[in-house]
Amino acid sequence: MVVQTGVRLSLTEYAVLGLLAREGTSSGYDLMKVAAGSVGYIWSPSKTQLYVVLGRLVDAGLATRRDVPQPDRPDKSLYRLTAKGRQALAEWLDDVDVADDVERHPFLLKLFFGGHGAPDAMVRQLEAYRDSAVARLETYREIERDIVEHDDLERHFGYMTLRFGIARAEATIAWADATLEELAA
Amino acid sequence: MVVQTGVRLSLTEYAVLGLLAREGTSSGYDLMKVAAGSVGYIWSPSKTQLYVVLGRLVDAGLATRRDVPQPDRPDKSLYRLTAKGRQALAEWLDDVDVADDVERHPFLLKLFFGGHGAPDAMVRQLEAYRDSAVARLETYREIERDIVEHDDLERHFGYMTLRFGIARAEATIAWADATLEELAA
DNA sequence: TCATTCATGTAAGCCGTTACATGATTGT
DNA sequence: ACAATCATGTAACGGCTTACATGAATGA
Repeated sequence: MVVQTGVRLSLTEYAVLGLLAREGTSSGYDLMKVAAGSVGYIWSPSKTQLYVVLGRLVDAGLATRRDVPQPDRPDKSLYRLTAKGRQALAEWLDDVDVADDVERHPFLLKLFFGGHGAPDAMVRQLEAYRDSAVARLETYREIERDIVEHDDLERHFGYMTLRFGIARAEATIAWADATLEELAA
Repeated sequence: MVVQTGVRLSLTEYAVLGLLAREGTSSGYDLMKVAAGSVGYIWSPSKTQLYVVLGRLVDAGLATRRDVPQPDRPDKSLYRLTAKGRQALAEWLDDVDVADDVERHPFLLKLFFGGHGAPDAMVRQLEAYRDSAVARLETYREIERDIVEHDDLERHFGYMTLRFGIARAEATIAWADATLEELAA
């Protein structure tokens, strides 16, 4: 049973809670780099927004800030979760909200209205989309190799997430190939 | 060759251009209903935003507005594309922008940070996600039946788009099943 | 009698982005 | 000599959402 804090946050705020949870203590600057190298393919904020969010988390009592003066380099602020912050994160992870997501996707929208464009426009569009999916899949495969080699795979949520991306990418490529074939006929 | 109008619009603006292109003439109110019954699963705006966008399209010379007074019902405005509007749409459909999309998805983010929640939280999360994918797939299948029965399938872009959704939904369900099995072990 | 359809909007606000600013230190 | 790293922010704006408002006509 998770105790209710009743806090409602934006996606980015929860993401930062999550990152802080695994990092323990970190500066905004470092969080950006950590994010780029891990959740980056699911979620990546602008640094501006990250700093804003960190400030809000402190204001809401979900994190603490400790300023660290540095002689050589610019001063920095270190953040860490409070008990309340860890609770808010757990609450979010526990909360099942079945918001059926609208696939808000420019490419799909283009395809849908494809009939109003040049006859071959959608072929080029599909090829480009297919190519980017292939490239993405390759990147995922590389990350996968790394995980399988170095990590423990038991309940490895990062790996599960990655395999979601892989499954989707493969499905996308297969669909694009079939659709291109159909357009070529 | 598509002549350049040089216009850059938001996704919603292009979507409205697309809808107007197929409708010919329509009020904002009617566009909302048309959208809900067609592109709804890819893109659905709030009515507020729709009205704002329509106004902007007129200001930009991409559509025209004609006010129609009605005795019984509230007056309405009818919109239709200008040549420039049709051109801007074609231009957009022609333009291949390879913005590799970040899968900005709450569920994935939760899964990624799953280790910081209750041990069984992700099981419930996955089940709910799987269920919603199954429900979505069923809806798609119904739409598909309708299309196959009543429409011409030659270069049917709406159908292609739908099959994308179907392919993704199926991949999602398969992945969720596998992942749930892994968590149960 | 009460909800729904028709039809359009205003006001307020959230989330997020890009552009710009600062300024020492380290690497090429 | 020039770029990149470190480190944090301000300002301005864009896109979108929710809540609220209006008011006659029709159907359960």
